[in-house]
Amino acid sequence: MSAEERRESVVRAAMVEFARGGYRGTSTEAIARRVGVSQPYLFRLFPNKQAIFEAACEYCIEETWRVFDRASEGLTGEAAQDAMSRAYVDLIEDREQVMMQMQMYVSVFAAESTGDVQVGETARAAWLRLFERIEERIGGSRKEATQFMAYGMLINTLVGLGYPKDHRIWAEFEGYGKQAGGC
Amino acid sequence: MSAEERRESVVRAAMVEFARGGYRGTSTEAIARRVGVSQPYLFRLFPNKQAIFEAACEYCIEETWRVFDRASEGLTGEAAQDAMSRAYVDLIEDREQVMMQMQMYVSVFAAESTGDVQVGETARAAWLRLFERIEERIGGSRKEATQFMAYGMLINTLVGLGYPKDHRIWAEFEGYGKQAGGC
DNA sequence: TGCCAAAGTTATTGGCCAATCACTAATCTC
DNA sequence: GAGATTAGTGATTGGCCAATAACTTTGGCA
Repeated sequence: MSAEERRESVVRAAMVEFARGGYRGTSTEAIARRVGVSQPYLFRLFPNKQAIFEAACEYCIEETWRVFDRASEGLTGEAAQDAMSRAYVDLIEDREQVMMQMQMYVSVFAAESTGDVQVGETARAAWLRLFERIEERIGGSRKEATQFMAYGMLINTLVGLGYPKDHRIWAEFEGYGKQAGGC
Repeated sequence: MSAEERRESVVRAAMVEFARGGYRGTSTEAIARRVGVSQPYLFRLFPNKQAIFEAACEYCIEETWRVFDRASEGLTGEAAQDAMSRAYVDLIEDREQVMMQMQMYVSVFAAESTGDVQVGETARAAWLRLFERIEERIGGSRKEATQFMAYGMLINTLVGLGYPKDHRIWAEFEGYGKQAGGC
C-alpha cells in the first residue's frame, strides 16, 4: 500500500480511536493496531501524534460536509435545510463521527494552554468553512444557518451523553428513533 | 481545614484543570498543586481520580443552574428566558465553566468504552435535571427549552473553538462582545 | 536478475502518572 | 496533658506511552 493510501487509512482509524478516547486518552499503539501496522510506522507517515489528530479533525469536518452536500444536492432554502436535517439524524447513528467533532472542540483549549495555537486556527477555519457552506446551501440566511448549527450542537451533546433514542429528551427531534423526519 | 471543606476546594480546582486538559490530560498532581496539598492526599478525600471527575461534573452543572436561577428569579416565560440568555453570555466569559461541560459530554463515551456505565448515568441525570429546571422556569414549553439549550450548546462550541468575541460567527448573538443583550 | 527505493518492523528509552504505604503534625476531648 | 482522632506528607512502584534508531522485507523496473 502506498504511503498516501496508508495515511488515509490511519486518519480513518485515528478518527474512531480519538472519538472514543480523546487526544490524551488514545495511544498511537491503539491507532496502529486498528490500521494493522506497527506503532512506530505511524511516525513515518506523520511527524507526531498531534499531526494525526489534526488530520482526523479536518477529515471529520469534511466528511460531515460531504454528507450534507450529498443529501441536499440541487436543493435550496427550506428544502435543503430539511434534507440536511434528515441526513444529520442518519449521520449520528455513527456515534464516532459526532464524538470526533466534540473531541475537536475540547482539544483547542487544551492545545492553547500548552502554547500551541496552530490547532485552534485549523479547527476554527474548518468549522467556519462548514458553517459557511451550510449557510450558502440554505440560501444565505445567517440566522437560519445559526439555528441549524445550534440544533446540531444540541444533538451532538445528547449523543455524547448517550441518551437512548426513545428518551423523552429527543422529543423535539422528530425522526430520531421514529420512522420519518423533517426536523 | 475540614475534610469536607477540602473536598470542595479540590472539586473547584479539579474543574479548572479538567476543563483544560480533559480527564486523561489532567494529572492528579496538577489538581493537588492548585489546591495546595500533596498529591496522595487527594486519595484520602476521594477513592480515585474518576470520583474527582464526577464530582467536578456535578458541581459544574449545579453551578450553571445557580447562575440561571439567580438571573431569572421571580421571572417566567420570555422574560425568564431573556434573563437566562444574558446570564449565559456573562457566564461564558469564564471559559473554564463552559469547557468543563464539554469535557463532561465527551467523557461519557470514553467511560462507556471501558465498561463504566456509572459516569454516563450520572451525567445524563445531571443534564436532564438542568434541562427540566430551565424548562420549568421558562414556563413549561419543551420546544422553547430545547431551543434555548440548542443555542447554549452552539455557544459552548464557539467558546471551545475559541472564536474571538468580535468574530462574525458571533453575529447572531447580540450582547456578546457588545454592550447589552437579549439574545 | 539484481538493485534500490519505498514500506514496514523490532527493540528500546526516558518521562509521566495513579495509587499505595508508612509516616508525621495538628487538633480535640476528657 | 495523655490519648485518640483527623489532617496531611515523602517516597515509591508498576504500568503506560510517544518517539527514535537501527534493521528487514517487498515490489518494480533497467
